[in-house]
Amino acid sequence: MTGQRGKREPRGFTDRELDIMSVLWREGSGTVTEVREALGEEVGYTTVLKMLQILEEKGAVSHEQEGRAYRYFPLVESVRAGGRALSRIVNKIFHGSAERLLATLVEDREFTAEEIERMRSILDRAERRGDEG
Amino acid sequence: MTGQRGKREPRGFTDRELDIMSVLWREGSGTVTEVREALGEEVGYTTVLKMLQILEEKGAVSHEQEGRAYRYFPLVESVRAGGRALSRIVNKIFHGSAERLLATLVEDREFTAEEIERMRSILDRAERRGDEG
DNA sequence: GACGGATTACGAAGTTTGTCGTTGACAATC
DNA sequence: GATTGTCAACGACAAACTTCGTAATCCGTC
Repeated sequence: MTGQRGKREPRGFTDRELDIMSVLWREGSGTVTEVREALGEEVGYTTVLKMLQILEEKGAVSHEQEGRAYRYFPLVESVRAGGRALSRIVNKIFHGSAERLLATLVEDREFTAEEIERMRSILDRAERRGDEG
Repeated sequence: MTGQRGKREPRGFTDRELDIMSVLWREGSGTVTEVREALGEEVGYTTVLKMLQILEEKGAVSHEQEGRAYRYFPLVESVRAGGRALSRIVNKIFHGSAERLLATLVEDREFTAEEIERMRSILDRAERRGDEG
């Protein structure tokens, strides 16, 4: 028995995959050419196409014919992908502590007073939700 | 010219690598056997060893002799790895909005009042820091 | 000193990612 | 209708990840 690691759990997106998903989430959809342009044309056309085909195999996107080209749509919602990625980070890096994650998040960034206020509101909502539930 | 993708940017840890780094961060250090036990012995001894050797090649861990075995230490700090992973997620998934990340984070989780309070304190500190700096 | 257990070293192999060239299809244009 | 341009399909291929077998080494014990 050599070297087969069997079917792996569906994983998060790799860097390049995430580049492409990011475009589709932001724009809502995209043809190969559109996605490629959004990436600054730093990768070849066939590379983008291939990645989209791989993502389609994995069930992350689908496509429709549009004229002669395909238009690709994200099937996985960004929020769900984000939630999974965050879970992974909380568990593996911050030992399950969302507080520590938040501390690291705000450490590296500057926020306006308004942003901080909105983030407080998010915590307020979470608190009320906890009271009721 | 076929198929060379050149040197890629140093990336975050893959899943299995992260499993192993997670153990080292939590425990502070570990021998191959210790890491393997911490992972529930679901992977072979030589697999864990190999991953540690790869991580050492990448500069993520180092080792010291301890009796007949090697003891591995993390060189990359968890907070720094976490910061990089969070940046990636904020930019690629939440379109640069830390607020949306926070919203998703608290959406999926239950928090005690104390946890929420401590998270507010983290925001307070960030706010004061912004006032001064 | 031979044996057994633990450990590292070496390297093979399967899979996925990421890169792209080439080909073939098809449409618009000349 | 030949040329040109756009596009998907196919396949090649290097690099990385992940798995682990096997060999070599070392240390204690009998």
